[in-house]
Amino acid sequence: MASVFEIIAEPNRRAILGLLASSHQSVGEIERRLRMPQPTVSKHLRVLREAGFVESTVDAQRRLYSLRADSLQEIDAWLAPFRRLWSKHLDALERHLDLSDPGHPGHPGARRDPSPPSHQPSRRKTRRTK
Amino acid sequence: MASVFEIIAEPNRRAILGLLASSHQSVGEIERRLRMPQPTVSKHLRVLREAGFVESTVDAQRRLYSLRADSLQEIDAWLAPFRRLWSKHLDALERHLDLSDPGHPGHPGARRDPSPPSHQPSRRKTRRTK
DNA sequence: CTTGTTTATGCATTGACGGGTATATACGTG
DNA sequence: CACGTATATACCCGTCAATGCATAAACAAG
Repeated sequence: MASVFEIIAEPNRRAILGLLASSHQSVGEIERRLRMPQPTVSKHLRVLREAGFVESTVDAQRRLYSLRADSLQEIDAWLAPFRRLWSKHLDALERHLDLSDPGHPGHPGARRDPSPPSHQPSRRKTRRTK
Repeated sequence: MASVFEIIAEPNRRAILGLLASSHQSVGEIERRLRMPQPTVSKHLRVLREAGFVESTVDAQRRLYSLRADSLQEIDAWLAPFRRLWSKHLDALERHLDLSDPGHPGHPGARRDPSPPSHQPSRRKTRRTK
């Protein structure tokens, strides 16, 4: 289980990560919420832990698992070269939206998936001083 | 081969995507550049094509493969909820860089080796359960 | 110490994926 | 038509990861 990408290829693991994104949880909580057998949860948590995605703190018999902040940055970094491929598409789309929709969403046509234009996280120095 | 994440879990496929990120290539080009046997290339291209990552145009016997712009947005979208987890780390880092490097409009290289301060969780020993 | 709870681990099984080899298909050229 | 090139596909096989089941290990409480 080498690469970061193989780790997140597993749907259950992504579910666990998504759950831990909001708040740290115990194994039993994850087991209940995701409706998966406990050994499965523990095994996936082991993979995630050894890959550095999560860390656990001990609370009596419980283990509280929490997300490690920097774990997914590698994927984000790998994605970077490809961003400019769709950025111009998005720019055009956003420009279009800005022009034709000054008040409220609700566009006729032109929707495909529920992925709203998720901006880069507030990127200071957006694009100036080239 | 269902999910987007399983597609990019394969190193060879990521290599092909990386190659196509710069410019579209024929199968033979990919074969030569990545030093992998031709059936392997074709099979991976098939997976990528059926998943919507690449598209091919016919040029005589050649097939020119090119990257589809929107294919990787799903990953980017999935990554979004986790960004705020490391964004504050990055903010601190960038603030530090801004202080230590004044007068330069753009950071050269930006981040390359992300070793943010390890967040040591407080060893709290909660009991009082049940 | 015994019991109940919570989590981890050690099996065996299964199924999917990637690699390799050979071959088929399509196209251009002589 | 025959031939070489370029790409796709079919088949077999080894490997590895995910699952289910059973059980161990750690801990609290009575």
